[in-house]
Amino acid sequence: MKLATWNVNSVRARLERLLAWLDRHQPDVLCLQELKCTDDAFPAEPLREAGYHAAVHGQKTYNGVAILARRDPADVRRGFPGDPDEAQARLISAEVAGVRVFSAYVPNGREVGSPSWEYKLEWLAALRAHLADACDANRPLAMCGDLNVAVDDRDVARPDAWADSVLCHEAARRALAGLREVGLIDIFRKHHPEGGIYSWWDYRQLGFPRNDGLRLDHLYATPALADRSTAADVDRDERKGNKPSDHAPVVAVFGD
DNA sequence: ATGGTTGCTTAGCAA
Repeated sequence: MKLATWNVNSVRARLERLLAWLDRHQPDVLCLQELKCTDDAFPAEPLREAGYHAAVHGQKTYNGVAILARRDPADVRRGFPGDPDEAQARLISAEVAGVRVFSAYVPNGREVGSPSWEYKLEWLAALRAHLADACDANRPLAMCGDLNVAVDDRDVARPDAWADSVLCHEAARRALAGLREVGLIDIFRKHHPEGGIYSWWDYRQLGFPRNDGLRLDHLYATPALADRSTAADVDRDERKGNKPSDHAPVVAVFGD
């Protein structure tokens, strides 16, 4: 099974790139974030023609998450019990290929100390509580998405420059660690303990040409599923060229 | 350098 996650930063603005990427990489499951559109405006038909079913939790202008899959996603759930603000579409989950797959878009937090920052920490704590209930040792689960936190300094090109940011602050890292503490494994880290590989580069600072990036997009899995992973990589090439998202896709492969 | 770019929506917000 090939499982991927990608913050596309508007699914409509990225549709041609998305279709081309699916054609090249043929994932079994792709978690999307920042759709920036309602369910009605989601381009389900061209994706269906490309061979993918979609479970969508959309929102006008902001946020929005989806799961694309070769087989029709079953038991789709939008939001989660304990979600601090139901109006923000930041989490969807579905049963696909025998795995309970989550696509998550963690709040950015804007600025440390701001209301958005408090909301980010609150949202991560609520997600942790939900996953503590949802994680079952006997059932494979994958938590994928733009988690908007770099796990540690291996995941940051310039750790000093980002140290006090909402993406690296100790409180955010502790909150993200909470997701692993319920029993989830960082699949990418398993295959790249050395670090130095990123999934997001700021548009504003023109970070990509300097590879001034952070690893913010993650694939977490329950231990038995994690044991089956054979590779994980960032498709850095997708960040190149005309009109890229500011995030690159992250892909993991699992054996039987 | 409180800069810079992008997308949605239409001047301002979020990232």
